[in-house]
Amino acid sequence: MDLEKLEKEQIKLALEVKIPKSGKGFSPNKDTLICSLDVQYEGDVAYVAGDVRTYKGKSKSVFVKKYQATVDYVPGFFSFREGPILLQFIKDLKKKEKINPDLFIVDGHGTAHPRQFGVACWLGVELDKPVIGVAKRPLVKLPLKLANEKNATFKLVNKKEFIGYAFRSQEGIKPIFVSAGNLISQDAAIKIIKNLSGQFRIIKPIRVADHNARLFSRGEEGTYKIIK
DNA sequence: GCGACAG
DNA sequence: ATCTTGTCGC
Repeated sequence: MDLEKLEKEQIKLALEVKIPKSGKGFSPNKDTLICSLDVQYEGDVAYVAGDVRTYKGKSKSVFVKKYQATVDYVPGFFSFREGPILLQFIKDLKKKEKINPDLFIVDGHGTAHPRQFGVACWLGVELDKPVIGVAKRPLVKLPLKLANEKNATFKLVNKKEFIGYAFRSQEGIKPIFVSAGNLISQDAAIKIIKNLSGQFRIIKPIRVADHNARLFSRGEEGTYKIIK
């Protein structure tokens, strides 16, 4: 694929991203249905898992399905590889399982991206729904003044733009990077991730999705349900 | 030119 | 993401 062409496409799509100001836009309630997604790869075979639960925590089970990736991974252009796979999974979840989540959480960045267009933005534009990106490493390197204590946050600002938060979910543990993808404010996004944060560095729903995608890819038993 | 680079 | 042994902690 031609990177210059992809970059133009990315910049064009980025114009469709809507990040509301603090206090505006999507706000969850206890019954908000959240789908948290993760993918394991075996070469270009993608094993997707989606953890579906309410904001309050009531689990609606974990769904999995296998797809074929058609685009290579290039840093900064991850959305073109994983985005279409996640989109297809979400369409299958709706069509075959009659599940239509209100909010999505993906493994990767939203606006905390050099052109403010991470995979959470791509998916958010395609779905026209709220999406949050949670990444384990920064893509835009910024000076980080983050307290060592649990629940410490630090605003990520790049070229005067507020692009997300670094968040330490456990004392003395490396932070995770939280950024809005679409139709949700940075503050609502970090608040939701804080509330979903449990005993580990990675929030529970993403951890559960990761675990089940791994089990599914290895053909091992799990609590997942395979979408036909 | 060289290294760095979400998953 | 993936390639990989032993080892530490719950």
